[in-house]
Amino acid sequence: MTGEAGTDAAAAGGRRAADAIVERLELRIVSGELPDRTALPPERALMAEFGASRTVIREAITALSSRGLIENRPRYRPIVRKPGFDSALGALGGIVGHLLGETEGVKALFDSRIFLERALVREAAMHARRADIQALREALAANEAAIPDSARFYATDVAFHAVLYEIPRNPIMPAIHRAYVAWLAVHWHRMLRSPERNRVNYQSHRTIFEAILERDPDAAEAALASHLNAAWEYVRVTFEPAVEPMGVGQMEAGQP
Amino acid sequence: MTGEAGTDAAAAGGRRAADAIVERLELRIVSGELPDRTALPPERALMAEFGASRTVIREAITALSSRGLIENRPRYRPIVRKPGFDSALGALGGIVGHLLGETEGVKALFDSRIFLERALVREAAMHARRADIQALREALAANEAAIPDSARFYATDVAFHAVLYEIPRNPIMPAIHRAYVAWLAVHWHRMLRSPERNRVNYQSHRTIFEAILERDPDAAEAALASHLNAAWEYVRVTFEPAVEPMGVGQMEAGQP
DNA sequence: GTCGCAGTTTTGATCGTACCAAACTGGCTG
DNA sequence: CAGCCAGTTTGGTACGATCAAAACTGCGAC
Repeated sequence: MTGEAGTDAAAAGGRRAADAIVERLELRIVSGELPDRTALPPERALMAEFGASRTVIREAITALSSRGLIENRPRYRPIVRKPGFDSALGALGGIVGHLLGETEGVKALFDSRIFLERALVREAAMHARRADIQALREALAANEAAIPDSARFYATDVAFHAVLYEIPRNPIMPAIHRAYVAWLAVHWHRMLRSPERNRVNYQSHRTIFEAILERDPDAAEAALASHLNAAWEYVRVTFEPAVEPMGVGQMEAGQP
Repeated sequence: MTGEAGTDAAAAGGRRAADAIVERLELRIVSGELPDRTALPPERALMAEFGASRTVIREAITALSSRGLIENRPRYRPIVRKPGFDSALGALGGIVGHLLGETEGVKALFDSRIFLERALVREAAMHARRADIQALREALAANEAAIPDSARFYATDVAFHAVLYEIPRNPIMPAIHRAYVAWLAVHWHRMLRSPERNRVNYQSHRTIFEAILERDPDAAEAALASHLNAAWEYVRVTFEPAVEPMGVGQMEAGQP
């Protein structure tokens, strides 16, 4: 069993003993033999069951853990967790995190978000249902009410954008949104914020909403692009430690 | 996001000894002390260096590996690999793979691709440069030439779509495409293929290309949606083991 | 009966050692 | 210099032991 195509992320070239264990445990989990939320058998039991040493069992468990199939808190029994898109994208965020601090990967990531949301508002303008419109309206109202309170504004800002991700009725979209938000949340405390900036952002949201109401995809897309491109300026500074944007005063980028 | 947004794949609650090693090695890698492409020190050396047992060192190494920071082929020294969006999305694919076989996560994933590519062709129709158009033209020609050879057709099909992902000039986009392709590649051997089907797909590509040429985003988007929605029918069957689509004969979904 | 607490058992985390096989190294030979 | 071979390095796996925290048990108090 030397030459094999590893299923692992970092394309492995061979097959270790643990891989077989991983595979068998995988099967048990997806087959429902090990239901979600239940604890894995003790390591020593697995060891007897698979006829492998604990070394291998542990390796298999950590592998499963890193693949998101089990949750492995330090001193507790591993918990079976069927992965959703959330956990998958969460792992992605963890990895992407490394290439953020250095390259312009940050910009690329933010641009990808702009690109996606442009498509989302276009979709919304064309296919939003009554319930979606209502949800947007409510999110917008909450957003307006929260202008004086930057923390609450941030939350309602996130919520407003979240509605956009709900509209395609694809569970991946909200998961992507949560991944973006989780990423930005790390840097939020470094972003400048102020009621004035909140008001600007609220107005942007309002413009987007109205374009959606009027079923005007182009206007919606343009408004969103403008909104997020402006937000980028406030995100960028959090990644450029040396730069002190003196002219900006104390403002905020509430750009979820 | 119910209670907590764990940064890790499987939100850890505590801290094991290996975590510290992981962190320190991470630092060495991102700081450039361990340059890209170089091999990690031997396990025994790390063991002495960090004052930990090999068990812990190995656990740290597998953790790094699963996070994409090092490449860990079975009997070789681990290689430092600063992660790109490729490795990140590759890991994502590994995790997502689990929720494919069972739920309609497959459909959701494919739909997300349609959604993204719709935006991509729209972008192409609006902002493609001369070089992009030329690349599309060449990819299309190669695609046409490969119609009789299904394997080669598949490759050129992938290449054609790849050009679309290049146009936004965002490194994330091609990475996403490669992730999609890697995912579909697993099931390609089960897809029905035939020169007739190839011809149909080629015609779809041609229609998309012409719409881009004419700078008609709506037409391009519509053509692409039609193309991929049709392709979905051929992808779907590979996920429904019991169904034997008798009427379809031997055809192929070359839907990269 | 239920609740709380101390003692016991289970079990994950870590360590050390050992052995094997594959990869690597360096020198020897033609 | 190419190619082969033995020695060394190094990763993969195994076994056993120890420790501390979690889980469990049983007893007594209210």
